[in-house]
Amino acid sequence: MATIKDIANAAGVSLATVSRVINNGPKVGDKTRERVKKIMVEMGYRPNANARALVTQKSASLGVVLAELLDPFFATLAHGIETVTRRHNVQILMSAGSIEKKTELKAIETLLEHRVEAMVVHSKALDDDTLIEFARQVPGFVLINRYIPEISNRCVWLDNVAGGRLMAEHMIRSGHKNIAVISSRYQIVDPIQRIDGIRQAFEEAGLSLPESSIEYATPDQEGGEKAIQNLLAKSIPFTGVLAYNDAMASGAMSMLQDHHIDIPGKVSIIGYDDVLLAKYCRPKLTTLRYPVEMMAAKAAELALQYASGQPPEDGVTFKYTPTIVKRESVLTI
Amino acid sequence: MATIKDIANAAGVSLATVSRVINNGPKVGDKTRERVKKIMVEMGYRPNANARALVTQKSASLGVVLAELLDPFFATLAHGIETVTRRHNVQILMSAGSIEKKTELKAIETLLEHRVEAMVVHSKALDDDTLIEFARQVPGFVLINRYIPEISNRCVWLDNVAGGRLMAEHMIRSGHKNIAVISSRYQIVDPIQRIDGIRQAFEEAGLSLPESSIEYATPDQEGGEKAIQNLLAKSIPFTGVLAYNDAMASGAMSMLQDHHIDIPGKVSIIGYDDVLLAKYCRPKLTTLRYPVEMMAAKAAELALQYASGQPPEDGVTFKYTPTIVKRESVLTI
DNA sequence: TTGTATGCGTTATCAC
DNA sequence: GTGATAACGCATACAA
Repeated sequence: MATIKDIANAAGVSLATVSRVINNGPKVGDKTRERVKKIMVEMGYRPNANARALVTQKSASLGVVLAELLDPFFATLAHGIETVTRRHNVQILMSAGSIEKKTELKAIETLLEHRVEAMVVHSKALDDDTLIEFARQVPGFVLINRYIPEISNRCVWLDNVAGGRLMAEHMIRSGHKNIAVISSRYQIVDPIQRIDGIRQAFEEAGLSLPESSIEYATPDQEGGEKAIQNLLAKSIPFTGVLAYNDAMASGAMSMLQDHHIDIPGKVSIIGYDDVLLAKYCRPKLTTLRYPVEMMAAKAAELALQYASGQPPEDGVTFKYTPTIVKRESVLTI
Repeated sequence: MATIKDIANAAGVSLATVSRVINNGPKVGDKTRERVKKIMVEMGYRPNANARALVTQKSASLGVVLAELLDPFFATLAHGIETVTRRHNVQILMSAGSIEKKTELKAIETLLEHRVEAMVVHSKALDDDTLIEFARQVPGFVLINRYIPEISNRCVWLDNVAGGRLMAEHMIRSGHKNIAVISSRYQIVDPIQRIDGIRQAFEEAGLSLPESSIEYATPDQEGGEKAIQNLLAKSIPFTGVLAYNDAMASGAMSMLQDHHIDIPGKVSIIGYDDVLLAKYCRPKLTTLRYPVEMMAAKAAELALQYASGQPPEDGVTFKYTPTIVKRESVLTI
């Protein structure tokens, strides 16, 4: 591949001049500039991003660490980031971390080796200290969907406790008393906080939430099916189900319908995330809107700001709150 | 950030020695090796991937160009690629190209500037010649979901004509005669080929497919809704619908159900892709299995092979064929 | 076994 | 306006 040197030779000028026309440098004669440009396209010149990154000490690229591309939730997240990197002419370096300590660490470190200047990280497996240390090292390090007090200005997160409360309150206000919960089996902070919120709402309503009414499974449709099966198997009586996310809710609905249990006639159900699925399953799913895309865009924006040395004013915080989206899966009794 | 030089100074050895221990080079004394290693972790040394790429002329990264991360189809594709890059310890550089000539071109060129050695490209907007030229320039250039005869050994693609035939044949064999088609409004090759296949099956069955029975819309759920609305508005009689993809099928089902038209009682429908959606909508969608993930993995594998100078034997080709997945959305009449 | 020197493709700082 | 030239961080051929 042609280098700047080849161009210089071909054009009969020096490296420096070529470099200037590439970067629209100021002091170049109009005719030399044209000539060099012409030769560049002729020879199919393409600047070498690696060399450039090496000398300028910046990479014009943003690293992304997320758990699992297959999950529509993460796909949405990635999309949110993509909208801003595109606007800023920044490349995305993507690493998947599958919610395992080792893999997440590896993902971040690889990105660091590439000297990305900004980084949006979705980490659930790594502990606070490790992440704080990374934040210290990398100016453009931003966490998404996680809150760590020590680096609160680097966190873009959702208030999951509020979310849990919200869904429980809606179910209770709709007249339900026997309410089951299907949650994620991954003992990360999200499901725990959501259940905390649910518990708060239950207590205020004078209800209790026994452990037997909570089923844990993988946070996908299959997990939703399994969780409902277990609930049915245990003969737990319930007219309401609070799901960890829309995928689980959809799996649960699917399974209930296979058992000819009408939704919302016999059982009401509330999801979480408001991914596309929620709108297109039958009955349409009542759920919590999780503004992932907006949050992801914010996180990318933020990472780029920090990287360029223009951090937002001190004391700002990036907490988002879910809202309820009422559709058809909850019956008022 | 600490460089190889810092380590050398701290350890009292030369650059070369440090470089050797980093790359597990052969001729290093055991105790110096240990000492250097220790210092490296102490100082938190991280090799600079840019510098390394510059000198070795290889980047250990694979570029990916796809249309739209939000689409579950592409998310699956990305996931397929990710499984193999992870195994090969290769970074993913991701660019979205949104089916526009300019954007797709830009995406590829940015990747090229980063000197990725391998590249999996999903391009629908660029013309054959442009892509052939790229393939000539980049050894590890592989196309996915597109077939160009001149570079057939760089194409991993699905036989869309066969797919179209297959879905039409199944619908016809189930006794349907009035069959409508909802297709993608993007005039890329895929929808055209699928309709070609459908036409072939129709002709063989002595049926015809008037243009009025085909509706074009965006290839998503919303498009599916609109397409069905138009069909209903035009009072086209149909008992069967062939959809461009599962998303459109799902939108169509949704809209039909809103009009209290029973599926498959009144209208049968067949999708395309077999994304998760198909399994979880109600009724479960009969559709064509599109082995995207497998194909994406193959494409990544292939790109890496070509890049490392070990191309598969000549004359091989990577055509995949869709198969039908019978579920609940088709009624035999 | 270890060290020295050179170059990868750029940008940037000087001179001219 | 233009041209040498020194970095950037690393790998490697060649010396020692």
